[in-house]
Amino acid sequence: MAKAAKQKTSGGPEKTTRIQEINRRLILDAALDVFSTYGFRGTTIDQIAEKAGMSKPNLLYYFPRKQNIYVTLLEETLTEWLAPLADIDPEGDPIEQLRKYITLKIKMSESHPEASRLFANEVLHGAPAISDFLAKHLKPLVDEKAVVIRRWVGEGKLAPVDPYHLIFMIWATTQHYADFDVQVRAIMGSQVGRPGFREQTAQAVLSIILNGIRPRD
Amino acid sequence: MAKAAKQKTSGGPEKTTRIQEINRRLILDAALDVFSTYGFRGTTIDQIAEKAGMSKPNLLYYFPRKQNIYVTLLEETLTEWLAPLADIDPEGDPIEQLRKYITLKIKMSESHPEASRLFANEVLHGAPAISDFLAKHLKPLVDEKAVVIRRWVGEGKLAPVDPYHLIFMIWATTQHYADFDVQVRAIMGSQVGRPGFREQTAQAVLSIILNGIRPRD
DNA sequence: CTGCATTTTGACCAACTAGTCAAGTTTTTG
DNA sequence: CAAAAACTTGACTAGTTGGTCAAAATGCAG
Repeated sequence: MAKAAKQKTSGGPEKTTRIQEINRRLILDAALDVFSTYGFRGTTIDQIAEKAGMSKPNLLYYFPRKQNIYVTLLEETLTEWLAPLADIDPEGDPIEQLRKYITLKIKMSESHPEASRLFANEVLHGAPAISDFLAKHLKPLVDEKAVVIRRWVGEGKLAPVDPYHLIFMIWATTQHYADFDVQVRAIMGSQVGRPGFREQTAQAVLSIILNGIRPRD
Repeated sequence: MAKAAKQKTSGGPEKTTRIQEINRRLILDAALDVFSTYGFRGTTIDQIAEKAGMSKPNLLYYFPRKQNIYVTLLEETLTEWLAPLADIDPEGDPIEQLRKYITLKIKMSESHPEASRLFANEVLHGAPAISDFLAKHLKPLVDEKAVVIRRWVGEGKLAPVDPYHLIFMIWATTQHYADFDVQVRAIMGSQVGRPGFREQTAQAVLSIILNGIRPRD
């Protein structure tokens, strides 16, 4: 849906010029910042344009509608966000695979909190722009991994646990540190900024979840 | 800060009339619905007024600013939301107390998802309207309970775990089902509506967290 | 260098929305 | 039952914002 720029030539396969490449990236980067802070309705095109260093009509030359920027950003973000889940190896050691996954998600939460917030905000408001995407890409992937986890449980390598709720729990806990950052800071204060904070977080989360699903005899 | 209505009389202690009581409640109930769905900026006063069954100027007679409704609602909500945490009994059995707390929070997530979303949205956007409230009410309460949990760990009644991260984890997992409802539905489909779903959720969450913090020998 | 396509922008518009106001209606009170 | 207080609202305003447009500036292929 997200076409490049107006094509005044015939309807052939649209090529992207060097300038288009640069400017679209500039716009998307600026928009991520603004959208993730103020939400879709709370963001003005002017804000994005200013942050991207161009005029509003120029921005609209690349993305004719505000909605276009938003959707492009969401799909881009979500794809990247999902990669670690896809990387879970069905043949690996369950605890090890999940440890890797959780660790990676916590890292992402720290390095790209805006992306997490952009997505959280969208889902919070009923995912009007990406419910199709969720159904088409998210659900199949989760279903696939749920089968793997269920097999692990069956083989006695994990305590009996519902795969879906386990995945939700991992998402919830890891993204919490990005999405609710302000609340975490309000409570833990200066600790949050300190060097080892991410490791401490990872340690706590891993300890509870992994012990929670380790097979018991 | 949220004064009742314009007082045309002298500056005495303002009394609330019967009509004021009714209409303020009507407005707040309507506003919770709309704000939680569309966010602060995404909500118009007209929307709230229509849902509350009154004209816009009349609504503004009770809450002179849109912001007033929003803040009142947030503080009301957060207070109620925090009660179960305050109820954790320092002298009770740790696992039992936490089981009760988690169960209650999952119930609240199901019965008042709008309240959860309203709050989540506010925090997500940096809590501009309630950061004071967080510092003044949330932090002290959490600090207080953290001491209790730390003592429980010291007494060997819980596995070594950071109290703050444990509390965050409980919040994250329980509120996830309200805040990310759309995503949960996109993945689990019709299961979500089914009768026993809340119990199944509670069971999964409790199983992982409680086993995760049960003392190991 | 020339001419066409692409890119850029100032000026503008229509729709929307928070909040005002003055004039009316209803409720309360003495 | 009157008069005052409380309540209600249609009509309006000022500010904002998504998007248009025509014309100017720039880039680029031959």
